[in-house]
Amino acid sequence: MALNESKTSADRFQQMLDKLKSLDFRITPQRLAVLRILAASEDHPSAEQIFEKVRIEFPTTSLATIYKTIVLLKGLNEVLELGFPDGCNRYDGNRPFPHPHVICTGCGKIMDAELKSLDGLKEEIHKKTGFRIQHHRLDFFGLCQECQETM
Amino acid sequence: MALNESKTSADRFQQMLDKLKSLDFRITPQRLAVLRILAASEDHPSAEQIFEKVRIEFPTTSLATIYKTIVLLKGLNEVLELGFPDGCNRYDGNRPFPHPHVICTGCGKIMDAELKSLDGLKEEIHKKTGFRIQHHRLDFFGLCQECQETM
DNA sequence: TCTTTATGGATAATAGTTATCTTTTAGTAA
DNA sequence: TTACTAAAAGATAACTATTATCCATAAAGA
Ligand SMILES: [Mn+2]
Ligand SMILES: [Mn+2]
Ligand SMILES: [Zn+2]
Ligand SMILES: [Zn+2]
Repeated sequence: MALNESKTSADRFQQMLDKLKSLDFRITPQRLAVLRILAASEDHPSAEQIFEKVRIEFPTTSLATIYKTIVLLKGLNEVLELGFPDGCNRYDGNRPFPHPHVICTGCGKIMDAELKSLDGLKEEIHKKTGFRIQHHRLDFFGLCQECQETM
Repeated sequence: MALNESKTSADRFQQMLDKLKSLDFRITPQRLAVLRILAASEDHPSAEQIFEKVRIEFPTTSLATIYKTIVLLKGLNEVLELGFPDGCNRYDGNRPFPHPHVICTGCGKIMDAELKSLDGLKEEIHKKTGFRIQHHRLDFFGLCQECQETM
């Protein structure tokens, strides 16, 4: 399989679990639940949304546990955080590396986007600015097809 | 002058002032100070940094006034807000339209970057997703040349 | 100068996230 | 299986950039 290609939910779950085990982090039911949700989600859920799903299975779970698990996975590069200044941050557990997103300003939907012509930009930036680029963030804001019809 | 080309500080100041006057907003000393600072700055200052500069001239100025002026200018598309989830937002009064930035993860410096190959991306995204794109945000994170030498 | 009302100044409120502290439990070895 | 211990969970306080509120002030026009 090519690098950065999308994997199945089960693949990603196992990948994250293996990473935790290999680094001797404890495997708790709460962590497993967060891992399952992140691996399965396609819609870039918020911490609150993850929290609500975990609570269905484990009603005593604390929101702090969700945040602590997210911080842990971020540090292991197993989840991509899409931070927003207003409103809440969103998370991508399927593709935990920088990639373009399209964000609907109507309904808040966030989708992945492929862009072939993005590859050369890092090098172009390095040559012009001298920066050693570590990562990037590319968001397109607009109206999704559903919101175009209703607005 | 070509569209989106950089203007002198005086040009931008006058442009913002004309916009406020044409819409019958009141011209106050505090607003003039914020306009001057935004028009002259090349370093994407934070609200706090603008506040400190305004206070040199008008020591009784409130931070709320800075924020209210920024909100006003944002609504008139006369300043570009670079929102960050952690830490404070930064503002560009010289180029109040979306454009790429390089951000130093060492010292926090934010610089403008030119990218010719960015032009076609919006159309490519529209064709693939059906979104009607309104604006975008492109950030490259890395180490500036100074920070590369000291880290 | 007078009047009107937008704006300034001071401060309270907001909200997502993080820190703190106590209790519980996962992992391990006897 | 049981006991031990460090790590993680749960509850809640703290944090902080920004926004809202409210009254005082002053810009703009007559
Ligand atoms: Mn994504
Ligand atoms: Mn800029
Ligand atoms: Zn939508
Ligand atoms: Zn730097």
